[in-house]
Amino acid sequence: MMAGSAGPQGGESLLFLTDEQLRKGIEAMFFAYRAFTADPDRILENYDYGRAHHRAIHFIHRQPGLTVNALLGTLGVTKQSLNRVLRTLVDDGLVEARIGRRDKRERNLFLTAKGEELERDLSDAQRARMRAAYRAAGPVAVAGFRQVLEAMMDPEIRRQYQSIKDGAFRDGAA
Amino acid sequence: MMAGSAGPQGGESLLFLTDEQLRKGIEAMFFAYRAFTADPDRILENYDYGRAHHRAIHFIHRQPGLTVNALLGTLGVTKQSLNRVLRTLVDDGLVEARIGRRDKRERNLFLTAKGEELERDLSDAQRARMRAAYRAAGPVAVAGFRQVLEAMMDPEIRRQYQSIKDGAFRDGAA
DNA sequence: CTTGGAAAGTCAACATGGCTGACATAAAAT
DNA sequence: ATTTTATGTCAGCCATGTTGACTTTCCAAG
Repeated sequence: MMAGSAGPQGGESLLFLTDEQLRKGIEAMFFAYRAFTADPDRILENYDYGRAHHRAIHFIHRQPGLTVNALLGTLGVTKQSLNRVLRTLVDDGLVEARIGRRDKRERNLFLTAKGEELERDLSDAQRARMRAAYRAAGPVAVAGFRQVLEAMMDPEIRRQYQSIKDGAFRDGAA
Repeated sequence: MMAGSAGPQGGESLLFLTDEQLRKGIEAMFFAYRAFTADPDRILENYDYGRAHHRAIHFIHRQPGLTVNALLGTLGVTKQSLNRVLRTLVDDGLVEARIGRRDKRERNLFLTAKGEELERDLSDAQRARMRAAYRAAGPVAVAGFRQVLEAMMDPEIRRQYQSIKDGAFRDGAA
């Protein structure tokens, strides 16, 4: 109903906006995401950890010193949910929760050596798959891949996503 | 370690294979997938259904008449898991399970009018987001998006993915 | 025709990881 | 001194995944 109008991109075909194309995109997301999580899941089976632990470890690695609240926002879960995960990671010595210097209520999260090791294991597997896919598809496709995924995100999340490792990390790790 | 060698693509930069690029891809998958499921999840809250019901409904809509076994393979869950979901959908009159004509042990699954209605609700929301992302990124990006996602899939799954709505659906719906 | 195996359904038990609600403590902010 | 914020915790609920065991129905091969 919208796709029928004369597109803003001149004479360009809008066939890529047909319902069939959209549905194939939806299915591609489903199947690819499953593959995407399969490798780390296999590794985690050997530990007593699950996907939730992986996600926490990933973002603590990416933003050493981030606060519990920040991680909460990134992961989009409740503090009770995160706490269950975080507690086991701290107890097992994979994560260190240092009391904040500027604000003593905050905890700045860091991976220990042991935590970094598991992180490497998990991300090696995940990056291997991603690298193979990137290599097979080529740089132009990869750029498109990233563009579409970013366009799918909610604006606020997109900002968060873009600020990781680009933006400043004030405080905490300092 | 691999990316350092002279690439097969001539003088092309391999910067898109750096760990940083791969990690951004991993994060993009995570955030985009969350957005991708958010809209249907919101709709499903009003019903007594969850994401698992949505997935079943989606694939039954896409391949009317597919068997329980086939759906099992597509979804990648156990029959006990699927059965719990399927039972409620049949009981609630969203899905019809017809005894197979050729093989009476099989059940061919179809959406009822009521089932099609919910499917439309859910996929309208999901396609709206996908359409917006596609439109924003443009056809070239969309092609790349699909290429990378397909390259990420396990080969067997990729074949399954590609055969949906392309390949013949012998039996069942006939 | 009998028998073996496949397709489906079901019951029970369990794990993970979401959620809400209620409450406690420490420290910052007003 | 009081309120608000950041964190942690307990308890319970729900959805959805798992394994294992067992039944019924039916096709197919001996």
